[in-house]
Amino acid sequence: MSTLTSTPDALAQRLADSGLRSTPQREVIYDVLLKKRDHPTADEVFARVKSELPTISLATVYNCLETLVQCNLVRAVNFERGPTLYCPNLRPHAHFHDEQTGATHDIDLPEGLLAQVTTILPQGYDAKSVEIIFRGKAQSAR
Amino acid sequence: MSTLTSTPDALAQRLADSGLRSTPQREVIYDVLLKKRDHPTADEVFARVKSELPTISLATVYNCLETLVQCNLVRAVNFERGPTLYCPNLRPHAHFHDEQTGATHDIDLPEGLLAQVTTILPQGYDAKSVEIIFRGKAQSAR
DNA sequence: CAACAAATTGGAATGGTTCTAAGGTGCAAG
DNA sequence: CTTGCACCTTAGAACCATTCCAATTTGTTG
Repeated sequence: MSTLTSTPDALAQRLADSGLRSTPQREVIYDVLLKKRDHPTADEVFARVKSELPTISLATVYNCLETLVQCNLVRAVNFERGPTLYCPNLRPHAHFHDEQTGATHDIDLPEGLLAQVTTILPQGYDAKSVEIIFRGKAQSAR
Repeated sequence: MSTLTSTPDALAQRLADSGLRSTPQREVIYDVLLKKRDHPTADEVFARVKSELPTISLATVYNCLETLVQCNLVRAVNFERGPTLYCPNLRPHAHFHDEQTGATHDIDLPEGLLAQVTTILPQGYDAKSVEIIFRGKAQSAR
Protein backbone atom coordinates (compact mmCIF):
# COMPACT_ATOMS: atom_id res chain seq x y z
CA MET A 1 0.00 0.00 0.00
CA SER A 2 2.88 2.32 0.55
CA THR A 3 4.37 4.47 -2.12
CA LEU A 4 7.59 2.48 -2.11
CA THR A 5 6.35 -1.04 -2.71
CA SER A 6 7.63 -2.81 -5.75
CA THR A 7 5.30 -5.74 -5.46
CA PRO A 8 4.33 -7.49 -8.65
CA ASP A 9 1.12 -5.53 -8.82
CA ALA A 10 2.29 -2.14 -7.83
CA LEU A 11 2.13 -1.83 -11.57
CA ALA A 12 -1.57 -2.43 -12.06
CA GLN A 13 -2.20 0.01 -9.25
CA ARG A 14 0.01 2.74 -10.56
CA LEU A 15 -1.32 2.42 -14.04
CA ALA A 16 -4.87 2.61 -12.79
CA ASP A 17 -3.97 5.69 -10.79
CA SER A 18 -3.00 7.33 -14.03
CA GLY A 19 -6.07 6.09 -15.86
CA LEU A 20 -4.02 3.64 -17.88
CA ARG A 21 -4.62 -0.02 -18.55
CA SER A 22 -2.61 -2.92 -17.38
CA THR A 23 -1.58 -4.88 -20.45
CA PRO A 24 0.46 -8.03 -20.90
CA GLN A 25 3.17 -6.02 -22.61
CA ARG A 26 3.46 -3.54 -19.78
CA GLU A 27 3.51 -6.26 -17.20
CA VAL A 28 6.12 -8.40 -18.86
CA ILE A 29 8.35 -5.42 -19.46
CA TYR A 30 8.08 -4.36 -15.86
CA ASP A 31 8.74 -7.91 -14.65
CA VAL A 32 11.78 -8.19 -16.83
CA LEU A 33 13.15 -5.02 -15.32
CA LEU A 34 12.53 -6.16 -11.78
CA LYS A 35 13.94 -9.60 -12.35
CA LYS A 36 17.40 -8.56 -13.47
CA ARG A 37 18.11 -5.28 -11.81
CA ASP A 38 20.63 -3.84 -14.16
CA HIS A 39 20.43 -0.99 -16.64
CA PRO A 40 19.26 -2.37 -19.95
CA THR A 41 18.68 -0.39 -23.10
CA ALA A 42 15.33 -0.52 -24.87
CA ASP A 43 16.85 -2.98 -27.30
CA GLU A 44 18.03 -5.17 -24.49
CA VAL A 45 14.58 -5.11 -22.90
CA PHE A 46 13.12 -5.97 -26.29
CA ALA A 47 15.38 -9.00 -26.48
CA ARG A 48 14.52 -10.19 -22.98
CA VAL A 49 10.81 -9.72 -23.43
CA LYS A 50 10.60 -11.54 -26.74
CA SER A 51 10.98 -14.95 -25.18
CA GLU A 52 7.80 -14.29 -23.25
CA LEU A 53 5.97 -12.26 -25.86
CA PRO A 54 7.44 -13.25 -29.20
CA THR A 55 5.33 -10.88 -31.24
CA ILE A 56 5.95 -7.71 -29.29
CA SER A 57 7.30 -4.84 -31.32
CA LEU A 58 10.16 -2.53 -30.50
CA ALA A 59 7.82 0.43 -30.69
CA THR A 60 5.75 -1.10 -27.94
CA VAL A 61 8.82 -1.57 -25.81
CA TYR A 62 9.58 2.12 -26.19
CA ASN A 63 5.97 3.02 -25.46
CA CYS A 64 5.75 0.86 -22.38
CA LEU A 65 9.07 2.01 -20.99
CA GLU A 66 7.94 5.57 -21.43
CA THR A 67 4.72 4.73 -19.63
CA LEU A 68 6.62 3.17 -16.74
CA VAL A 69 8.80 6.23 -16.50
CA GLN A 70 5.69 8.43 -16.40
CA CYS A 71 4.29 6.32 -13.61
CA ASN A 72 7.56 6.66 -11.70
CA LEU A 73 8.19 2.97 -11.67
CA VAL A 74 11.36 3.21 -13.68
CA ARG A 75 13.98 5.85 -14.24
CA ALA A 76 15.46 6.67 -17.61
CA VAL A 77 19.14 7.48 -17.53
CA ASN A 78 21.43 8.95 -20.15
CA PHE A 79 25.18 8.96 -19.86
CA GLU A 80 27.16 10.24 -22.75
CA ARG A 81 25.57 9.85 -26.10
CA GLY A 82 24.05 6.47 -26.77
CA PRO A 83 20.97 4.53 -25.94
CA THR A 84 18.89 5.45 -22.91
CA LEU A 85 19.23 3.06 -19.99
CA TYR A 86 16.27 2.03 -17.88
CA CYS A 87 16.65 1.62 -14.16
CA PRO A 88 14.06 0.01 -11.87
CA ASN A 89 15.79 1.12 -8.67
CA LEU A 90 13.58 3.76 -7.12
CA ARG A 91 15.57 4.52 -4.03
CA PRO A 92 17.65 7.67 -4.22
CA HIS A 93 20.91 6.60 -5.74
CA ALA A 94 23.78 7.77 -7.86
CA HIS A 95 25.22 5.96 -10.85
CA PHE A 96 28.73 4.75 -11.28
CA HIS A 97 29.72 4.20 -14.85
CA ASP A 98 32.58 1.76 -15.19
CA GLU A 99 34.61 2.92 -18.14
CA GLN A 100 36.39 -0.40 -18.61
CA THR A 101 33.38 -2.63 -18.73
CA GLY A 102 30.67 -0.17 -19.70
CA ALA A 103 28.61 -1.41 -16.78
CA THR A 104 26.55 0.88 -14.63
CA HIS A 105 26.28 0.38 -10.88
CA ASP A 106 23.82 1.94 -8.48
CA ILE A 107 25.32 3.69 -5.49
CA ASP A 108 22.90 4.18 -2.64
CA LEU A 109 22.92 7.63 -1.20
CA PRO A 110 23.20 8.29 2.50
CA GLU A 111 20.25 10.02 4.05
CA GLY A 112 20.36 13.74 3.48
CA LEU A 113 23.04 13.84 0.85
CA LEU A 114 20.76 15.07 -1.89
CA ALA A 115 19.40 17.76 0.38
CA GLN A 116 22.90 18.78 1.21
CA VAL A 117 24.06 18.90 -2.37
CA THR A 118 21.05 20.98 -3.21
CA THR A 119 22.21 23.68 -0.82
CA ILE A 120 24.89 24.69 -3.28
CA LEU A 121 22.22 26.16 -5.53
CA PRO A 122 22.09 29.94 -5.48
CA GLN A 123 18.83 31.65 -4.65
CA GLY A 124 16.24 31.41 -7.35
CA TYR A 125 17.03 27.87 -8.36
CA ASP A 126 14.42 25.32 -7.49
CA ALA A 127 15.61 21.78 -8.17
CA LYS A 128 13.03 19.07 -8.68
CA SER A 129 15.64 16.35 -9.03
CA VAL A 130 19.34 15.78 -8.70
CA GLU A 131 21.40 13.27 -10.55
CA ILE A 132 24.91 12.25 -9.64
CA ILE A 133 27.09 10.34 -12.04
CA PHE A 134 30.52 8.96 -11.34
CA ARG A 135 32.84 7.70 -14.00
CA GLY A 136 35.89 5.60 -13.40
CA LYS A 137 36.72 2.03 -12.70
CA ALA A 138 35.24 -0.40 -10.26
CA GLN A 139 37.18 -3.29 -8.81
CA SER A 140 36.33 -6.40 -10.76
CA ALA A 141 35.90 -8.52 -7.63
CA ARG A 142 32.40 -7.46 -6.89
CA MET B 1 51.64 28.92 -18.74
CA SER B 2 49.20 27.68 -16.13
CA THR B 3 46.81 24.84 -16.60
CA LEU B 4 43.81 27.06 -16.04
CA THR B 5 44.37 29.88 -18.51
CA SER B 6 41.75 30.40 -21.14
CA THR B 7 43.70 32.98 -23.07
CA PRO B 8 43.06 33.19 -26.77
CA ASP B 9 46.10 31.07 -27.46
CA ALA B 10 45.83 28.49 -24.81
CA LEU B 11 44.43 26.66 -27.78
CA ALA B 12 47.52 26.72 -29.98
CA GLN B 13 49.52 25.62 -26.99
CA ARG B 14 47.29 22.78 -26.01
CA LEU B 15 47.02 21.54 -29.52
CA ALA B 16 50.78 21.60 -29.94
CA ASP B 17 51.10 19.69 -26.69
CA SER B 18 49.07 16.93 -28.23
CA GLY B 19 50.95 17.07 -31.51
CA LEU B 20 47.99 18.63 -33.27
CA ARG B 21 47.84 21.60 -35.55
CA SER B 22 46.21 24.88 -34.91
CA THR B 23 43.80 25.49 -37.76
CA PRO B 24 41.43 28.33 -38.54
CA GLN B 25 38.48 26.03 -37.98
CA ARG B 26 39.66 24.95 -34.56
CA GLU B 27 40.40 28.51 -33.56
CA VAL B 28 37.14 29.98 -34.67
CA ILE B 29 35.19 27.21 -33.02
CA TYR B 30 37.03 27.70 -29.79
CA ASP B 31 36.56 31.48 -29.98
CA VAL B 32 32.89 31.08 -30.58
CA LEU B 33 32.60 28.94 -27.49
CA LEU B 34 34.51 31.38 -25.33
CA LYS B 35 32.63 34.40 -26.60
CA LYS B 36 29.16 33.26 -25.65
CA ARG B 37 29.56 31.03 -22.66
CA ASP B 38 26.46 28.98 -22.94
CA HIS B 39 25.90 25.36 -23.90
CA PRO B 40 25.46 25.13 -27.64
CA THR B 41 24.90 21.99 -29.62
CA ALA B 42 27.19 21.12 -32.51
CA ASP B 43 24.55 22.46 -34.85
CA GLU B 44 24.39 25.70 -32.97
CA VAL B 45 28.17 26.02 -33.09
CA PHE B 46 28.01 25.29 -36.79
CA ALA B 47 25.56 28.15 -37.24
CA ARG B 48 27.66 30.60 -35.24
CA VAL B 49 30.87 29.68 -36.97
CA LYS B 50 29.51 29.94 -40.47
CA SER B 51 29.44 33.72 -40.42
CA GLU B 52 33.18 33.67 -39.92
CA LEU B 53 33.98 30.58 -41.99
CA PRO B 54 31.18 30.23 -44.49
CA THR B 55 32.50 27.07 -46.08
CA ILE B 56 33.07 25.05 -42.93
CA SER B 57 31.31 21.72 -42.86
CA LEU B 58 29.31 20.19 -40.08
CA ALA B 59 31.65 17.22 -40.02
CA THR B 60 34.50 19.58 -39.26
CA VAL B 61 32.55 21.14 -36.43
CA TYR B 62 32.11 17.69 -34.93
CA ASN B 63 35.77 16.87 -35.49
CA CYS B 64 37.00 20.08 -33.96
CA LEU B 65 34.71 19.88 -30.96
CA GLU B 66 35.92 16.37 -30.36
CA THR B 67 39.49 17.63 -30.57
CA LEU B 68 38.79 20.39 -28.07
CA VAL B 69 37.25 17.89 -25.72
CA GLN B 70 40.33 15.67 -26.05
CA CYS B 71 42.53 18.63 -25.20
CA ASN B 72 40.41 19.38 -22.15
CA LEU B 73 39.45 22.79 -23.36
CA VAL B 74 35.77 22.03 -23.58
CA ARG B 75 33.44 19.62 -21.86
CA ALA B 76 30.81 17.60 -23.64
CA VAL B 77 27.58 17.21 -21.70
CA ASN B 78 24.57 15.01 -22.27
CA PHE B 79 21.30 15.44 -20.45
CA GLU B 80 18.45 13.29 -21.47
CA ARG B 81 18.48 12.11 -24.99
CA GLY B 82 19.23 14.73 -27.59
CA PRO B 83 22.18 16.57 -29.01
CA THR B 84 25.38 16.81 -27.01
CA LEU B 85 26.04 20.22 -25.47
CA TYR B 86 29.48 21.77 -25.39
CA CYS B 87 30.61 23.72 -22.38
CA PRO B 88 33.73 25.89 -22.26
CA ASN B 89 33.61 26.33 -18.47
CA LEU B 90 36.50 24.37 -17.07
CA ARG B 91 36.06 25.11 -13.41
CA PRO B 92 34.39 22.37 -11.41
CA HIS B 93 30.71 23.00 -11.73
CA ALA B 94 27.35 21.34 -11.75
CA HIS B 95 24.64 21.86 -14.35
CA PHE B 96 21.17 23.12 -13.73
CA HIS B 97 18.74 22.23 -16.44
CA ASP B 98 15.77 24.56 -16.52
CA GLU B 99 12.83 22.47 -17.60
CA GLN B 100 10.70 25.44 -18.61
CA THR B 101 13.16 27.15 -20.88
CA GLY B 102 15.44 24.27 -21.77
CA ALA B 103 18.41 26.41 -20.77
CA THR B 104 21.39 25.03 -18.94
CA HIS B 105 23.13 27.02 -16.22
CA ASP B 106 26.49 26.38 -14.65
CA ILE B 107 26.55 26.16 -10.89
CA ASP B 108 29.94 26.67 -9.36
CA LEU B 109 30.86 24.12 -6.77
CA PRO B 110 32.19 25.07 -3.38
CA GLU B 111 35.68 23.86 -2.63
CA GLY B 112 35.68 20.27 -1.51
CA LEU B 113 32.18 19.33 -2.51
CA LEU B 114 33.22 16.89 -5.16
CA ALA B 115 35.65 15.25 -2.77
CA GLN B 116 32.91 15.00 -0.23
CA VAL B 117 30.39 13.52 -2.62
CA THR B 118 32.97 11.01 -3.67
CA THR B 119 33.15 9.66 -0.15
CA ILE B 120 29.80 7.97 -0.62
CA LEU B 121 31.44 5.46 -2.94
CA PRO B 122 31.92 2.04 -1.39
CA GLN B 123 35.36 0.52 -1.36
CA GLY B 124 36.58 -0.64 -4.70
CA TYR B 125 35.11 2.24 -6.66
CA ASP B 126 37.61 4.65 -8.08
CA ALA B 127 35.93 7.69 -9.61
CA LYS B 128 37.81 9.70 -12.20
CA SER B 129 35.05 12.26 -12.54
CA VAL B 130 31.79 13.28 -10.97
CA GLU B 131 28.93 15.00 -12.65
CA ILE B 132 26.02 16.65 -10.89
CA ILE B 133 22.87 17.59 -12.73
CA PHE B 134 19.92 19.45 -11.28
CA ARG B 135 16.60 19.69 -13.01
CA GLY B 136 13.89 22.12 -12.11
CA LYS B 137 13.07 25.71 -12.68
CA ALA B 138 15.19 28.78 -12.31
CA GLN B 139 13.74 32.18 -11.52
CA SER B 140 13.43 34.11 -14.74
CA ALA B 141 14.82 37.32 -13.22
CA ARG B 142 18.40 36.38 -13.58
C1' DC C 1 59.59 22.19 -54.46
C1' DA C 2 58.42 17.21 -53.58
C1' DA C 3 56.48 14.15 -50.61
C1' DC C 4 53.98 13.01 -46.82
C1' DA C 5 51.01 13.60 -42.83
C1' DA C 6 47.30 16.01 -40.93
C1' DA C 7 42.88 18.27 -41.58
C1' DT C 8 38.76 19.41 -43.99
C1' DT C 9 34.90 18.48 -46.91
C1' DG C 10 30.27 16.73 -48.72
C1' DG C 11 27.69 13.13 -48.85
C1' DA C 12 26.39 8.58 -47.63
C1' DA C 13 25.59 5.53 -43.85
C1' DT C 14 24.30 4.40 -39.10
C1' DG C 15 21.90 3.90 -34.79
C1' DG C 16 18.52 5.07 -31.60
C1' DT C 17 14.15 6.82 -31.23
C1' DT C 18 9.66 8.71 -32.65
C1' DC C 19 5.87 9.00 -35.80
C1' DT C 20 2.05 7.30 -38.49
C1' DA C 21 -1.65 4.80 -39.96
C1' DA C 22 -3.95 0.53 -39.48
C1' DG C 23 -5.69 -3.02 -36.79
C1' DG C 24 -6.76 -5.22 -32.18
C1' DT C 25 -8.95 -5.23 -27.33
C1' DG C 26 -11.87 -4.59 -23.79
C1' DC C 27 -15.02 -1.98 -21.04
C1' DA C 28 -19.64 0.71 -21.01
C1' DA C 29 -24.05 2.22 -22.34
C1' DG C 30 -27.95 1.13 -24.67
C1' DC D 1 -25.32 -9.11 -25.83
C1' DT D 2 -23.49 -5.95 -29.41
C1' DT D 3 -22.06 -1.41 -30.79
C1' DG D 4 -19.21 2.40 -29.86
C1' DC D 5 -15.29 4.19 -28.37
C1' DA D 6 -10.96 4.99 -26.15
C1' DC D 7 -6.85 2.82 -25.42
C1' DC D 8 -3.05 -0.16 -27.09
C1' DT D 9 -0.14 -2.44 -30.06
C1' DT D 10 2.06 -3.10 -34.36
C1' DA D 11 5.19 -2.67 -38.56
C1' DG D 12 7.40 0.13 -41.08
C1' DA D 13 8.62 4.69 -42.52
C1' DA D 14 10.66 8.88 -41.06
C1' DC D 15 13.84 11.51 -38.29
C1' DC D 16 17.77 13.43 -36.16
C1' DA D 17 22.28 13.56 -34.32
C1' DT D 18 26.39 11.68 -35.26
C1' DT D 19 30.01 8.99 -37.57
C1' DC D 20 32.13 7.19 -41.54
C1' DC D 21 34.18 7.45 -46.03
C1' DA D 22 36.80 8.72 -49.93
C1' DA D 23 38.43 12.61 -52.18
C1' DT D 24 40.66 17.00 -51.77
C1' DT D 25 43.29 20.61 -49.54
C1' DT D 26 46.72 22.41 -46.50
C1' DG D 27 51.03 22.55 -44.08
C1' DT D 28 55.49 20.91 -42.85
C1' DT D 29 59.84 18.75 -43.55
C1' DG D 30 63.46 16.93 -45.94
